[in-house]
Amino acid sequence: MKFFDEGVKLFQCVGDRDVVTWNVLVMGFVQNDKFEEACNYFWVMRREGILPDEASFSTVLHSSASLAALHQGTAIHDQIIKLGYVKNMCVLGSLITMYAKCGSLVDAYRVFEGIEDHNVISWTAMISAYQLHGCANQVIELFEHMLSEGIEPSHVTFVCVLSACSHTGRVEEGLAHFNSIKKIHDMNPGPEHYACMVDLLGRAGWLDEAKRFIESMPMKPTPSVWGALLGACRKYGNLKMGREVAERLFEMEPYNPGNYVLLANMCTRSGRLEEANKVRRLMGVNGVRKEPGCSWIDVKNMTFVFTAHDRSHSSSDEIYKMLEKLEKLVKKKGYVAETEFVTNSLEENEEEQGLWYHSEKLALAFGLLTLPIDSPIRIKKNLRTCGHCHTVMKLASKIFDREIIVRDINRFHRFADGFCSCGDYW
DNA sequence: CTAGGGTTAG
Repeated sequence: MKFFDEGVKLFQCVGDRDVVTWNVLVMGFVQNDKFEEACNYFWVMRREGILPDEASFSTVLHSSASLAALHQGTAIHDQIIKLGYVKNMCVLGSLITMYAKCGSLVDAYRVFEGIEDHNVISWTAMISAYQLHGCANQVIELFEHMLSEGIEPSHVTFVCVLSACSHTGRVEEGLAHFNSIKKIHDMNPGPEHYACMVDLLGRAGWLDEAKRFIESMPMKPTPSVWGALLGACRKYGNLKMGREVAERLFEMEPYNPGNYVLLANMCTRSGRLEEANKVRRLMGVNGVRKEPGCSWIDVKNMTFVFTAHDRSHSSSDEIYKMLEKLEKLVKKKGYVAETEFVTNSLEENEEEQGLWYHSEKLALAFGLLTLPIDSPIRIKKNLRTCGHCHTVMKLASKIFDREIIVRDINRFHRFADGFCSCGDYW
């Protein structure tokens, strides 16, 4: 936002700031993805003795949700109860989302079931909460429940329902829901619904049908529509279509590193190392840099950050020893590393050994070393989790009999007893 | 001034 800084300056000039003035400031931070600042200013407002209203709470909960800051979100919830805003639908909707995005599905549901008079947003917030946690069956169940209560779904509801179908391979059902958008609910499907359908068909392996679906769109396909198809090409190793699709994406959004990474990895996987290098060079030419992968873990009220091959931590030696131990145990279980797993790595032909030092594994080792035996290991990551890490997390949950929860950029993975809640679809 | 998302310019 061009005028954001001006707005902040203006705020500083206002002598008599009431709650609305503060809300506008905090919302400005949220709209510019500055969630930490948003939260900080909320607390500054509190210290200045201003009582928050419904709007302040909805906004600050949105920030806590985006930061996955459960501790803070819970503190806000306490204040909401104290100040008596527990009937406001915006606040309740934000609470559901906050708990879901902070990893606590049970708390999200507790808020949801306490609501007397649901609207489409509270239903959708809970449906989306299930979707985020990979509970596709509950998504469909709640959606049907919502319809039976006579609530009209929204565009957003359909995004969740179609994604759930996609993640569980329910092609027919997804198509039926998609058609119902127009036929039954008298709405026009938007590009986001087409993106879901392309994903649905593509994941099921129907690449040509997915492409035809795009061609049938009554509007210009957005990058996420093509992105869904590119993901499918990667999954099925269709380099020919993948190239074409990636070309379009490079034109539409030359600054999105994800597309380059996907194509480069597809090339590597089909043994075309030279072409993979070419894609990496193109990325450099276009001035794009991949965001480095990075993982966080909270131990005793402290946040520890790891990057791949990180040796900066004071107990680095123990961490690496722990990883070696993990590697031995995992291999004893018969796991053979598949280097083509390097989904979001850009390293040139990364060797197997390199995979073992991805940031989330370092965080895992640190968690295993420092957290009490009965507490879940909660890790946050800034990118999509890679296939190697995903497999190792599953095995580690079984080997160490630990619950491991990883929140990647898109969703939660809850690993327990050798399985992941995402059902290996992510 | 506020909530749900795979939105977001012909």
